[in-house]
Amino acid sequence: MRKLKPQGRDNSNSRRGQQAVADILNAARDVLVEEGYPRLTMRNIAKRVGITVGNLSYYYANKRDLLHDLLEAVIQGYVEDFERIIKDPKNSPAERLEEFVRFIMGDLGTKETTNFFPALWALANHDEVAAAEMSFVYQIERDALAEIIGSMRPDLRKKDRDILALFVSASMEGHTMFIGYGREKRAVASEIINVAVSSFVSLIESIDARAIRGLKPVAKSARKLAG
Amino acid sequence: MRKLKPQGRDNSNSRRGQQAVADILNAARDVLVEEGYPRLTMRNIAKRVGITVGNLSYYYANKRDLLHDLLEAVIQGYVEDFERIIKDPKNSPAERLEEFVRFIMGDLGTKETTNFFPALWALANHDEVAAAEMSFVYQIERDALAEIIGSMRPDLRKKDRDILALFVSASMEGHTMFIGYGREKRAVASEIINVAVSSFVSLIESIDARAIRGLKPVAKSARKLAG
Amino acid sequence: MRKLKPQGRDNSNSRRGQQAVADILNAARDVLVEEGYPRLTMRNIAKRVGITVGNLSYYYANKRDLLHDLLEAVIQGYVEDFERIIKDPKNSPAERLEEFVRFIMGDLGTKETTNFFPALWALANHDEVAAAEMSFVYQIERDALAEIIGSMRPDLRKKDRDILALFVSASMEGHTMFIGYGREKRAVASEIINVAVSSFVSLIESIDARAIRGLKPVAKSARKLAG
Amino acid sequence: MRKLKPQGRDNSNSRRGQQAVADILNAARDVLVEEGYPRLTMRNIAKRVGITVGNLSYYYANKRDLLHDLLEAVIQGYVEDFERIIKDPKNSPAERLEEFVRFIMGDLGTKETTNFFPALWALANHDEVAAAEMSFVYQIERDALAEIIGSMRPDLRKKDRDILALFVSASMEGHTMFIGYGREKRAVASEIINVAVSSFVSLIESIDARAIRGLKPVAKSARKLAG
DNA sequence: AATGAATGAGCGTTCATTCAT
DNA sequence: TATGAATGAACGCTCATTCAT
Repeated sequence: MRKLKPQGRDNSNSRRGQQAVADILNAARDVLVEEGYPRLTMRNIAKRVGITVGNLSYYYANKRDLLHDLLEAVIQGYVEDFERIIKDPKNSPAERLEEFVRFIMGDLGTKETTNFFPALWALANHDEVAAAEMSFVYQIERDALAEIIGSMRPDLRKKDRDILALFVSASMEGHTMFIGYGREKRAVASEIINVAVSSFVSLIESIDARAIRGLKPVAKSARKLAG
Repeated sequence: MRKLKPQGRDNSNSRRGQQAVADILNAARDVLVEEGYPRLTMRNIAKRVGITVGNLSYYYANKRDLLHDLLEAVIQGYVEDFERIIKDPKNSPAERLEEFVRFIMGDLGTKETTNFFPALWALANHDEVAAAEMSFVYQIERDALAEIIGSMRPDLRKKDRDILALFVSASMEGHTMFIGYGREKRAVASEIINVAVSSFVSLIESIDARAIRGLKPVAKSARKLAG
Repeated sequence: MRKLKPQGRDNSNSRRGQQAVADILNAARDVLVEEGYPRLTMRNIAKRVGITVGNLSYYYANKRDLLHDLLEAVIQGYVEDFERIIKDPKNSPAERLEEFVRFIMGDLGTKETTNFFPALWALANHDEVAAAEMSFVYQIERDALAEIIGSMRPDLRKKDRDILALFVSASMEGHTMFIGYGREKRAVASEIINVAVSSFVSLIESIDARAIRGLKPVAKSARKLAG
Repeated sequence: MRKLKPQGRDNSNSRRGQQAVADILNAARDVLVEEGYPRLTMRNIAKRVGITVGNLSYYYANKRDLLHDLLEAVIQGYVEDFERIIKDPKNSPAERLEEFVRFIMGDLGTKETTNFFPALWALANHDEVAAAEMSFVYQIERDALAEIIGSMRPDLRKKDRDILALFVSASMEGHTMFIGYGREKRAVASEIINVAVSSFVSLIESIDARAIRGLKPVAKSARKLAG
């Protein structure tokens, strides 16, 4: 996970204030990552920054705003990563897909990412601010994937490319809690990523658009072949 | 998501006690699902059951134990589902894989599953009880998958089958927060599940064991084929 | 000021709870009377009762409700006083008026009344609950006065009787902060009450209905008479 | 209510400082009038002036001093009004009394007066500064009234004139919360003021000094007359 | 004169937990 | 079994005040 880039609030003009806001968001992220959302309290954040609650609420008058800026800052970091990868010229679209998958699934092994995203998902289920931020970052991720997929399969319709992007994105994210930092299957992360790359590249290269709409039974035909 | 089957604790001898514990766990699950973990308070649970906090603490002296039983009960429901599917005789292994995938990814569209599992993942990051329960249920899921994979690809080593099972399992779970109940991409759940079935069946049927270990570059060879 | 008669809430069934609520309201009234509204905090009330804040909010989940019950209980005491006086058979209506005035203006010398009502008036300007309670108690007071006035002056229309009742009531209340408990002019309270009785009785007995509507200039005619 | 005339403090030498203090006191009065004393915070005042809390505390190092100046400034406005009315030459003393009553009870219908004075009365019960200011303004009011009463009734002793002045003053003030700005009985303010003028003029003109000392029973004689 | 920053206390409220009945 | 009552800590937030710049 990357450094936070706070958007600022009104304190943006003062150097001390900017630094304080950055410190607060960093501390908040650390609390969220290390102790979990239920412990993300104003007091815990203030303690980690080394200021008083009173002073914390000078910068953030309420927790809602702080959470909003925290999620925004964290997510902005990923968005910038995606943009960099997309702009990176690569020989083949498949290579770009591979790099993208390796980047996402590699990053998911960092402590911050491993802990941040499940918290975001849970939060998004009951918090509109979190839901909006989550929606935003994954839309960017899918846009990047859809662009790569489009260059690999110009024959596919936009809607199909979007579905494939969604499938690849969601599948990658699902590995967070298994091969993430300190997680049970962290040891096989490398193999899992290999499988992922292989599976996704193969899927994109060879899927028949009819299969997306369920017009091309897979398992049953496989049965016949096997029989 | 299925009815909860509380394991009981010491109240297992009394019929009334069993019912009360079941009511409590159902209420607790509802609170968790509908309001989120931070709102899963003893008071909220008691209110939903229609008893007092004092009486709730007769059944559960502390929140830890209640949470433990709640997770256990919810998870036991899934374990029973997996067992039923595995025992179900099917013509082909691929069909069984398809059914398994369709079951998991279909269930993930229910309100309870959509909300319960992200909460469990987030919780597991900072709570050992949750981590243990999560570990347990996914081990069962992977065991089921590994068994099916083994019947599809007897040539693969156990370790490779386990990795493939992990990949399929994690990939499926990752769709919870995207095509789950009320989620942004719920509308394309059907297409996504088609893609998943197609992708997983194809992956299992055709993956080369060397690819798992990274000995068979995918994207680069793909480039050559494409070129 | 009289003993508080709390209406109860849900705790009305339990003897301990009833006593606790009564203790709370008494303590709250004492805080309001002795320290003023800005110091009427949950902590101050709890301290005076000898319980913890946590326990206080077991009886009153929020301050709003507590304030409502406090005002209601205090005001109910006065309402009962008014009713008793009205029912009290007296030889002449004028005697009843005198008794009423002496009761109100006598009570206004008690510490509780002297401090409670200005607080209520100030509160009513920005708090709807207080405004409603204030409106209620003075309506009762005016009803009592209007009834007496009606028996003294059956020739007056209801609207005129109501206006006279309002004038007498408001005039009496205005003395609270001057001849009330410990106030600057407390020493002449007795003389002031004599003047009040004399003035009100004389007013009711001799006012011309036209004067109420401004059709009978007072000062100017007085000038002529004086001239 | 009239414009505030701040007495200055040490900032009196600087024109900008004078203006700033005036702005602060005006803002403070507005907060007190519109939001009530509990909301009369340094922050609210500063916000209304458009300065920071830090700067506010340059002009007023503590809230006590600010409150003192606020009350003083507001009250000085009334004192000047009283003086103007007294100096105003009128044909008859009764006319002067009528004008005084109409002025006071007319002013009491302005938003500022309606809200300011109940706040002052409540405050005076627990704040010596407020008590002193309140004492001061009403002494002026009573002095004015006593002077008029003296010219109407040269036969009365000073003590009796003072008591009558107190009665008239207190009675008038008592109408604030009933016929004041936006209050329940505002609609009959005009009739109430007519009654007040009629009642006060009649009282002053005809009261027997013995009645003040309770030597001339009013209601009982009335009974006889009625009987 | 004016700001931004900071403190420490206190606010109303909620929490898990305990316990006598 | 079940309730009502109670605690003490923590929650998000606001407050008057201080102070370096």
